[in-house]
Amino acid sequence: MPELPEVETVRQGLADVLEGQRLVAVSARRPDLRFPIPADFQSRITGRRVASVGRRAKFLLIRLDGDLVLLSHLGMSGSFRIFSGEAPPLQPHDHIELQTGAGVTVRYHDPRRFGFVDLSAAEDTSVHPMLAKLGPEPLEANFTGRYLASQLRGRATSVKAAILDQRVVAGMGNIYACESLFRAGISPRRTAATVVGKRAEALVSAIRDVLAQAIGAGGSSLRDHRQPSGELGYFQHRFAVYGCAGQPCPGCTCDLASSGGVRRIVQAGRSTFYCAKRQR
DNA sequence: CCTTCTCCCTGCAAGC
DNA sequence: TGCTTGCAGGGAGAAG
Repeated sequence: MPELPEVETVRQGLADVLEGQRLVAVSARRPDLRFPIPADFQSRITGRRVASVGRRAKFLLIRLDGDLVLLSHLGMSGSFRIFSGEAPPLQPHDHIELQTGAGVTVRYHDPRRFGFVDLSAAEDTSVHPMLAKLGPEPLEANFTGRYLASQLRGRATSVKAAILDQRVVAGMGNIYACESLFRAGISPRRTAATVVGKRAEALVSAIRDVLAQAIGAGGSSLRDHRQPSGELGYFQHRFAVYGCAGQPCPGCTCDLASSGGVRRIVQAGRSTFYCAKRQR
């Protein structure tokens, strides 16, 4: 499910119901997700008040009173749902449940269990092993064309693989990497080191634009992903290339036969979608 | 260091 | 219908 826009949507939904509230009941219904759930998870967070719900890359950071941060990553199939009042029966793969003093239930659901939770002391969160090497947030001011070009310099891999590297830019995933490259008119197969100057500026702009627009649309709902409220995101209807193999490229005015349409290739084991005519 | 490959896990769709 | 196969939004760790 989740790339940066989806995680940001989840963050907003959780912030609405958790911030300022005390966690009056906590349960972990199995001992592990991708990694073991900390043994003292329940006892350490029960009774604490949520100060804020933040995000770094694709990680949620639920800051609790008393110098403690609950870190959460949704992996491929993780989702949070919020229920006010009486919650419906637990479903398979509902792994973690939080209840607030205001009677709200928050459930973490994750069929594939590639997600995880961890606890971190607040002053150590930025050096947590999962967060320490992350690159800049793509929507913040320090993510610039000059910075991106400096990171891609000397790299022989494809630009698409490079922007999926969380050390280069934090929070990019497969969908928005494809969509960003399409918008920038850059082939995903292009050698990373050749993305310099105006090309790098164009790519940074495209990344910022597509992520901001996706957040504005409530993220993308593929498969069963929803916002925590249960509402669907709708940015998936605006994909230009992702999942559109064989369809006409929305940027080409010529017919399908002469443009070739949207192609699917595999790079570093992940599907890439692009238009070979419009992206160079 | 850089890059690619494999694996973790379940569910779904497509193909036979 | 039922089985097999491939694929899926992520990322760690090993291997080259």
